[in-house]
Parts: sequence; C-alpha cells; structure tokens
Amino acid sequence: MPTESGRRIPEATVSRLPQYYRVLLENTGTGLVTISSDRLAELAGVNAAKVRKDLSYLGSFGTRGVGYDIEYLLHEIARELGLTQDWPCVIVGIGNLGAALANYRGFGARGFRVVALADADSSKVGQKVADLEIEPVTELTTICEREKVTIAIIATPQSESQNVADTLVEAGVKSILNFASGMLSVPDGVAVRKVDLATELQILSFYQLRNGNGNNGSANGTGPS
Amino acid sequence: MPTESGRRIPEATVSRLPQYYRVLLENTGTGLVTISSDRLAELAGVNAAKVRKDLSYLGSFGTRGVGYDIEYLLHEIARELGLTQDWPCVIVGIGNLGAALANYRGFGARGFRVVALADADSSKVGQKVADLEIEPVTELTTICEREKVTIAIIATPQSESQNVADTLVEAGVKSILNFASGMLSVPDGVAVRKVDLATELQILSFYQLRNGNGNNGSANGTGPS
DNA sequence: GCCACCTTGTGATCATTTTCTCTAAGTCTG
DNA sequence: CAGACTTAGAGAAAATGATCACAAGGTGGC
Ligand SMILES: NC(=O)c1ccc[n+]([C@@H]2O[C@H](COP(=O)([O-])OP(=O)(O)OC[C@H]3O[C@@H](n4cnc5c(N)ncnc54)[C@H](O)[C@@H]3O)[C@@H](O)[C@H]2O)c1
Ligand SMILES: NC(=O)c1ccc[n+]([C@@H]2O[C@H](COP(=O)([O-])OP(=O)(O)OC[C@H]3O[C@@H](n4cnc5c(N)ncnc54)[C@H](O)[C@@H]3O)[C@@H](O)[C@H]2O)c1
Repeated sequence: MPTESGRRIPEATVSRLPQYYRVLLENTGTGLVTISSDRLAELAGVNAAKVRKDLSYLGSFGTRGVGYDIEYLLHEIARELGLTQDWPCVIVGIGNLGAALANYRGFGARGFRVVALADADSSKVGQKVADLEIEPVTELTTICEREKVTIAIIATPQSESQNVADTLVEAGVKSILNFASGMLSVPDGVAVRKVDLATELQILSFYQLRNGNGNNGSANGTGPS
Repeated sequence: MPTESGRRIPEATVSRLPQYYRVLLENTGTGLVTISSDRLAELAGVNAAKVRKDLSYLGSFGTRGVGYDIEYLLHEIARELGLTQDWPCVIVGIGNLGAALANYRGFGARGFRVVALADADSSKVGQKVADLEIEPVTELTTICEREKVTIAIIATPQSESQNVADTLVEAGVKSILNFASGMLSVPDGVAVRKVDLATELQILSFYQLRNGNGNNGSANGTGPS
C-alpha cells in the first residue's frame, strides 16, 4: 500500500537501499559521475542483477551503456528512504549501551538527530551525556511531544522494554529500534526493528559448527519476521 | 552440506532458533514442563506453523496432544546452535561501543566469553576494561592463537575494519560480528554478520514515511545477504 | 478400552526473493 | 556515421520461505 505511486518496494529491497546509499556516498568525492550496477554490486557485496532489480523499483533512471548518475541516484534513494528530512530520536535507558549510542556521532550526521535521553535511575537524571541532559523516564510522553520525536531507541533491560514501548506508542512514536532481547508487542502501524547481540552470536555459532559450508552468515536486518 | 545428518536447516530457521531458545529459557523457572507450538509462537512473535516447521528440521520430538518438552527442546536447540560449548571471543576496537560490549555481562552468560580486548591506540593499551587488559592490536594474531579465539567482534572505525578482518582471518578466526558500517571481504568458510545502526534507522525511516501500511519492519538478522 | 479432544508433523500451496537470460538503448572509437 | 561495445531493464525461471490444511498420533476422562 504505497503512499504515492503504484510501485510497491519489496521489504528485501528496502533493507538493501541503505547499503547502496552508503556505498554511493563513499564515491562522491572521487570525481566519478556515474557507477555501473556491476561496480555498485561489488562494493555493496551483492549480485549485480539484484542491484538493477532493486533500483528498478525506484524508477528507471540508469543510462544504458553508462550506468547510474551517482548524485541523482543518491537523491532518489534518499527521497525514497526519507533521508531528506530530519528525524528527531530519543534514547531510553542510558546505561552502557545507551550512553555509547548517545555519544556516537555518526548517525546524527544523516537526518537522525538524538534530541533527548531518558532513564529511570534518578541518580542518572540530570547528568549530561553528549551535551544532552538525561531526563526522567516518567516525562517520556512530554519529551516525545515537546521534541516531536518520531523514532525511539530502547536500551533498557529487557524486563522494562515493553513498558517503555507502550509509553512511546502512547506518545505517538511510530518507529522503535529495540536493543533489548525480547519481542515487543505494538499496534499496527508502528514499526519495530530489533538488534540482538545474543542472536547474532548464536547464529555465528551455528555456522561455526557447520564450517566450510560456504555460507557466509549474511548481513543483518534483511529478512521478514 | 550439513555436518552429520541428512537434514539441512534453512537459513531462515537458523536465525529464529535463538529466539525460541530465549523464550524457552524464560519459561524454565515457571514449573511448566511442556510448551505448545501455539504458545511458543505467541511468545516469540511468529506463526505457530512456522514454529512447528522450524522445529521439525531438528527432528520430531514433540508429543502430539501435548507439545514440546521444554528441557529437551532447549537441549536440542543448544546442541544445534553449538551453545553447549564455549566460544572464546575477542573484541577489537575498545571505543565507545567496544567498551560497552566488553562491559556487557549477558552474552558471556551463554557460552560466549570475551577473553581478550585489542585496540590500536597506545594510550588505551594496558587499561583495564571489565577486568581485561587491553592489548595492542599488533598482537592480534598471537592473542587469537593464545586464547583459541573463534569469534571476533569488530568495533573499530569502518576504515580499519577490513584490515582487522584480514588479520583475524589470517589468525584462523572463522566468525566475525562486524559493527562497522562497511562490507567485509572474507574467504569462503568465514562467516560474517553485520550490525549496522545507520541501516536500521534508515529502514525505520522508510516505514515511517509509508506509515500505516501494516508492515512492522521485522526483526533483524533473518535474511540472506 | 473407548471416545472426545489436543497438538504435532508434513505434504501442498502460495508468496517472495533471487538469479538467469536476452533485448533494447545508449556510448565510444575510428 | 557505422559498428563494436557496454550496460540497464524486464520477463521468466528457479530457489527459498511462509502459510494452510489435515491426517496421524497421543492424552486424559470415564
Ligand atoms: N551493553 C551491551 O553491549 C549490550 C549488547 C546487547 C544488548 N544489550 C541490551 O541492551 C540493553 C541495555 O544494556 P546495557 O548494558 O546498557 O544495560 P545497563 O544496565 O547498563 O543500562 C540499562 C539502563 O536502563 C535504565 N532503565 C532501567 N529501567 C528503565 C526504564 N523503565 N525506563 C528507562 N530507563 C530504564 C537503567 O537505569 C540503566 O541506566 C539490555 O536490554 C541489554 O540486554 C546491551
Ligand atoms: N558507538 C555507537 O553507538 C555505534 C553505533 C553504531 C555503529 N558504530 C560503529 O562502531 C564502530 C566503533 O564505534 P565507536 O563509537 O566505538 O568508535 P570509537 O572511535 O569510540 O572507537 C573506535 C576504537 O577503535 C580503535 N581503533 C582504531 N583503529 C584500530 C585498529 N586498526 N585496530 C584496533 N583498534 C582500532 C580506536 O583506538 C578506538 O578505541 C564504528 O565503526 C562505528 O561506526 C558505533
């Protein structure tokens, strides 16, 4: 059910667009103007046919015999992914991981701006991390409204994650990135993605056992739930 | 090309086994002895038929009319994922993220033990993080051999990640969890999994644009590269 | 022991994703 | 300007994964 045009972009494609985007960005300084699907595929670590199929969902703006105009392609992907706008983010749970994320200057670079931090621990509230003051998690609703937060990052212990998610959803947040290990129940229309260390390690463990089967694991975040 | 039996476990199934494992673990204290595919599916946030299909790849040890014996199922999944053995891990790049990972007591719990830390910054070398002394990255080969490292976690800047990976592969490491954003080229038989914040956020951004399409994003780590 | 009830395991079907192949469209050289 | 060459785009086929539907097997009540 696409918002504007008739084309529907497959989930698998969506999860690869950021990779292409990154690779293209890395090629903007090099004087290159165009890039072929072959080269892009090589840099992104995927199959060239896949690149062409993926990009064809965005429209047909490659030039046969030449390739894709890098600037234009960047612009199109950015538009499709919504990277042309600003997404204010909040991080909930400023422990080991939350603090590292807050200090991470690197995704703030491209539209994702951490605008608030929240924690339940009163001894942490008021402390400054990465120039932001940690606020009490009881104020979460207020914070989200004040800052027009659209994306929330949960880095609390697993036991608290559902509560926090409920509050966030209540406050109108529509996208959640969850670092706690459990599953989150959210209403339709709210997107959740999970990053789970333990899962990743366990998958590696599996392939370690079956070593030499040529299966390279595979990058994250791609598949359907 | 499975190691022992004739059954081959699909990649998609492998990436769900850790979820089942976690859910089952959370149900060991509750006095419950068995669990039905329905209940397990609900707790893991997937379809019941999928649970049964997945588990059927491990063999048929459910009891019709009753469900699966929790202890036995845990044991079987652990065996399949190789969680019955110890996997010594090294973390390379002890910055914001690397330090958070090193301090994280939680995956050390189940077979994954961080046994060494390495960094290129000489001012960090010798410091202690989580009771481990940071060693120079130039010693990486020695460290891997000394500690019999099988899984490496890369948390260096992206620019260094390929170099580090090459060294690790050289030293015989067969599984890499990469937090840097780029792609890693590794020989066949080495598994790489990637955790990329920027990618996750960008995917969320996409679904934020197309809001209300009923697509919940979907959990990570499932899909093929 | 028979019967009503549950729940697994699996063959069949459907959907999605990946890959292959080939054509059409363009560039570049001479 | 013609011909060689490069590369996107699209249709078809193959592979993989999700879901359905139901028979087979097992439990517990009586
Ligand atoms: N640290 C890591 O490397 C790592 C890796 C993978 C997963 N995780 C997961 O990320 C989460 C956080 O890990 P961590 O190591 O940072 O833990 P942590 O204990 O260091 O931090 C958790 C923080 O959440 C806060 N908190 C607790 N309840 C809260 C609530 N209801 N609302 C807001 N804040 C609350 C705590 O005060 C604390 O500051 C855990 O679920 C963990 O499993 C962490
Ligand atoms: N911090 C985060 O929340 C976060 C989130 C997502 C992704 N990342 C990625 O994780 C990586 C690390 O992020 P960070 O915030 O910890 O960065 P950081 O700069 O804090 O830490 C990087 C560490 O790597 C060390 N290092 C540099 N070159 C090295 C080499 N050749 N060998 C060994 N160590 C080396 C540095 O000395 C430093 O200690 C980056 O690639 C970043 O993009 C970080």
